[in-house]
Amino acid sequence: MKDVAALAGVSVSTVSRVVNGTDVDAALTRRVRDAAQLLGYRRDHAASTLRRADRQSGSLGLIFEDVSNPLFSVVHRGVEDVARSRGVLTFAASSDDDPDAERQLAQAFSERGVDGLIIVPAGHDHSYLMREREAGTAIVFVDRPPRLLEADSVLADNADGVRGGVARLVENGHRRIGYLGDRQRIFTAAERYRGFRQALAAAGIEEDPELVRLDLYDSEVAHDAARELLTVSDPPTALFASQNLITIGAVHALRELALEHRMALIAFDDLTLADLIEPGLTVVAQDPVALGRRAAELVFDRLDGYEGPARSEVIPTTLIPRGSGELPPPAGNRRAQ
Amino acid sequence: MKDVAALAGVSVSTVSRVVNGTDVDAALTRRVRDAAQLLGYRRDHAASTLRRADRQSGSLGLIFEDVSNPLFSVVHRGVEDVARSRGVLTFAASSDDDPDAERQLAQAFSERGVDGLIIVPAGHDHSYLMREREAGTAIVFVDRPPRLLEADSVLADNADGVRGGVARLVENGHRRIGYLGDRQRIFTAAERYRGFRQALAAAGIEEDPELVRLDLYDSEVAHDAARELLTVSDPPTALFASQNLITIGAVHALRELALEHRMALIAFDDLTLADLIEPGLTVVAQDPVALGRRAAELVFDRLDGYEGPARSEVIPTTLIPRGSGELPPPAGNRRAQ
DNA sequence: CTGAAAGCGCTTACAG
DNA sequence: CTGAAAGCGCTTACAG
Repeated sequence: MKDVAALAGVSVSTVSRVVNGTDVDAALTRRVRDAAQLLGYRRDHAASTLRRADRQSGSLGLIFEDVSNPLFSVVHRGVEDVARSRGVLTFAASSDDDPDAERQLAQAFSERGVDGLIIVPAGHDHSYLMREREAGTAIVFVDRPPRLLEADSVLADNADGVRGGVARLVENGHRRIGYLGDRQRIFTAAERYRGFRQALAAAGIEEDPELVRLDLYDSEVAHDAARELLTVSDPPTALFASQNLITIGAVHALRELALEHRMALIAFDDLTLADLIEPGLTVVAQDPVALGRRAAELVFDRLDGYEGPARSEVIPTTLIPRGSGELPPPAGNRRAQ
Repeated sequence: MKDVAALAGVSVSTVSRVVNGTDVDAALTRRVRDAAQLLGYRRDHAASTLRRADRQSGSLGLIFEDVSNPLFSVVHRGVEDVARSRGVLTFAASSDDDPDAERQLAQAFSERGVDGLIIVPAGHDHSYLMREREAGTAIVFVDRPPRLLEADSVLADNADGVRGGVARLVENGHRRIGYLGDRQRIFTAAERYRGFRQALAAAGIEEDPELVRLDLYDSEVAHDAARELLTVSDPPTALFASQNLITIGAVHALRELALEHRMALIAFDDLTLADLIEPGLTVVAQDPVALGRRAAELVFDRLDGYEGPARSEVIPTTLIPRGSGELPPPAGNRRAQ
C-alpha cells in the first residue's frame, strides 16, 4: 500500500480510502487504481481486520467428523452457499470423532479469528467454547446437539424419520420388524432407535429384543448381525437399517439368503445407486444442504446481533419409496395375524 | 497480550516469548501461563504472522468444482491429512466450474494470506496467478492441468485407466465396444476418450462412430444416448461409461432393455453400491486421497524452498472387477469374428 | 476531500 | 534472560 501511495503520489490514507470505496476525488482515484493495477497490489485482509472497528475476519470454521463423509460434504456446501453470498469464506476440518481433535481445531480456528464456528460435535463437554463465544464468535452445532453448553443447533429429525419409515412398514401389514442400529452413544443413533420404539408403541406392537441389534459400527458387523437376525426361529418380515454402512451390510445379508425380494427393507440416509439395486432401496432421506444453510443462517443471525436464547432447529426427513420398503409380508405371515 | 503482561507483571515481550516457547525463566513462565489461563488469552494468529519474519499464515486455499462432489471431498481429506500434520488449516470453496468464480476465490484466498493454493481449474487462462506466485504463494493444480501457466499438477491417469479397462474387454473377446463420453472440452473427458481410442488402436480395432457418444452432460442425456447406441443395427457387445452420472444413465438403459446380464460394462470412477447392483459393476477407480496428499506435498515442497521446474505427477488408477466387465460377448458374436 | 499520526496485536533486533 | 522500542500493513479519528 505504501508503494501504491508512492507511485500514485498520494498518502496511504488516500489509498486506503480508494480501496475501501469512501469518496475520493475521481482523478486521484484513477491514479491510485492505476498504480495498484501496475504493482499487482492486493490488500492484506488480516492487517485490515486487525485495525478495523468491527473486527470481522470474513471466515467461518467448520468442524466435521470427516470432510469426505458424503453427508458432511453436502452440509459444507450448504454453509458455503450462504456464507459466500456475504463474502465469507469457510475453513473445514475433520475431527474423526475425537474430542481432543475437536478442541484443538476449535482453538486453531479461533486463533485465526473466525467469525463463527459450525461444529458437528465429537466431545461430550462443550463448555470450553464459552470463552470463544464471549470473544464474539458465533457458535452453531449441526447434526448433534452440544453438551454442557447452551448453543444454537440444527438437527435432522432422526426419530421422526424412523417413525415414519416404520409406520409405513406397519401400514403395509408388517408386525415383526427387525432393527439394525449404530452405537447408542452417538446421538443420532440413539434418536433413531427412539423413533423405532415410538413407532412400535404407536402400532401397539411389543418390541422383541431378538429382532433388535444395536451398536453395529461397520458394514461387516452389520452384515453378521443381519444374517443372525434373519435366521432366528421366528424371523421378521421387514427390516429397518438405521445408517449407510449398516444398510450395505443388510443388503449383503439379504442377498446371501436370497431374501431381497421377500423381506421389506427401509434404510436411513439416501445412497447414490439406491434406485439401481434390486429391488430399489426405499430410504428415509435427510436434507444435508438445508442443515448447512440453516446452520450458516443461525451463525449470521448471531453476528448480526441476535442475542436471544439458543435455538434448536429441526430439519424434516423425506421418505423415498423405491420398492424395497413396499414389499408386503409373505401371505403366511399375514394370515398369522 | 497486554492484559496478560500486566497481570503477570512482565513486559509484553516476555509474554510473547513464553507463547512462542523461547527460553524464559521458569518462574516468569509460570506466572505468564497462569495469567493467560486466567484471562482465557488466545494469541491473535493474524497479528502474529503480520509481524513474523516468515509470513506464513498456516492456511491453504482449496478451490474445487464443488466441495460436495464425492471425488473432491475425498481429495480435500487427502490434503487435510498432510496439512494438519504441519499445523496448517484448509479453506475450501466451490467454483461450480465458473472461471470468474475461480478467480474471485483465488483472490479472496490470497487476500487472506494463504500459503498455498490447490486448484481444480475451471478457467482456461491461469496466467492471472503469476502475481500470487511471485508473492510467494505455492500453487498446485489437481485433477486438471493449468493453462497458460507453468505450475505443479497432480492428475489421475485418465487415459491409461480407460485403456486398461477397454483392453480387459478386448481380452474377453469383445471387438464392438461402445463409448459414452462427457463434454470433450473437459480435460479429463478428453483424456479418457483418448485412452479409449488408444486401446482400440492397440487391438487393431477400427473405431465405429456409431458406437461413440460424446458430450453427455448428465444421466438423462447419457440414458438416451445409451439406449440409442444399444439399438443400432449392429450393436456393441460391451460398453465403457466414462463417468459417474453417465454410468447411472447407462445402467438404466441396460435394465430397460434387459441387457444387463448380456452386455459387458466397465465404468470410470467407483460408486458406493457398485458391488450391490446386479451384476456387480466393474470400475476403473481413481485414488482421490492420493491426489490430495500428493498435491499438498507439492505445495509444502515449494514452501520448503523447492524452486525447480513445474512437476506433473500422475496417480495410477485401479481396475476393480465385479462382474459386469467380465461378461463375455454372446456366442454368436464370438463366432462372427 | 486529503494527509500526518496513532494504534490494532503481535514479534524481534537492540541494549542491558 | 528481560524490557523498551520499532514496525508488520492496514484504518480512522483529527486537523486542515
